[in-house]
Amino acid sequence: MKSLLAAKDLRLTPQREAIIKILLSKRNQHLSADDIYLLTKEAYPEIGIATIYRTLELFADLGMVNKLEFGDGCGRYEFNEGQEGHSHHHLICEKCGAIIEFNEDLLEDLEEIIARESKFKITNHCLRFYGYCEECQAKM
Amino acid sequence: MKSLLAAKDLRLTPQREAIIKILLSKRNQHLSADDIYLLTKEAYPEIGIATIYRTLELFADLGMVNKLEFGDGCGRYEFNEGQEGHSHHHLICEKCGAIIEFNEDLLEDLEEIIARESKFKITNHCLRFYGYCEECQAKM
DNA sequence: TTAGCTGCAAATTATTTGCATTCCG
DNA sequence: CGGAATGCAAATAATTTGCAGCTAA
Repeated sequence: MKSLLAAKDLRLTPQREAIIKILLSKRNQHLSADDIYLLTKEAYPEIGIATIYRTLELFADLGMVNKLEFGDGCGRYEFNEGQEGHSHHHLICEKCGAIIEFNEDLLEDLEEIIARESKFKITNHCLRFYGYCEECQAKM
Repeated sequence: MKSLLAAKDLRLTPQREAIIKILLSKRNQHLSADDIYLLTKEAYPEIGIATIYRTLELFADLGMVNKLEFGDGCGRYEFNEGQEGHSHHHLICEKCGAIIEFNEDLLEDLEEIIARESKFKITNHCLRFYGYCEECQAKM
């Protein structure tokens, strides 16, 4: 990732490193900017929230990070695994808010059909299922 | 929809009617709360933005309206067509921001697999493809 | 009549921006 | 050294809330 930055005359500052570490240590989670701010503060107390936002935007542009929105009023970020790796997908419980990931990638065919019909050049997709998780079903 | 409201002791006020009309007249668009506010104001100038938000949330709870987020910093709303009607999906151009709908519903099988494996009770889903529309491809 | 609604203004929350200062390469 | 990057505080923007007055059923 250092090379990703260097390629555009960007710098690897301690703040950026700290943020990367947090993101790496919380893989498979969906952190809000504020979550990341608080966590990063532990290792680097002087950091400001603006730096968090600026850094996350930068990382997202570089493809190192994915920004997600689950409709809870704030953006959520995660480290972007596998470069080309088609994004994993999410199961969201509408009762307790649990977010579970899964990795089936059965969308290729559908993607091809859509691309052909719409003449879109598709670069990515986002698939989510909403419903009730096992536990919440039990409680109902 | 009057009955939907009545069933919960809710009222069909002129404000709510005005908002429904706007939503109906702008099917297949994805209006922000502010868009809806400005449009509704034309027919009902005294309306306040808070009423717009409260009404949209209510309608979404009742299933009359879908709230969407496209990552542009604000929620977007659309009239919910076909009750059971599995939501249509979106193609989003990352260059010009165009949002195109399509209605293939080839997700049933996938949904079933996911439901079985995860023990989730799936009630809805959201599928989006990101990429470049025909026009933007031409310009590149 | 009376609970549900409304408009307004003030309060929140998430995110962005301006700027003087600091620091990586 | 010089442009990038940072922290801070102030500015935006979207959405929510409190409340006193209004109104649909």
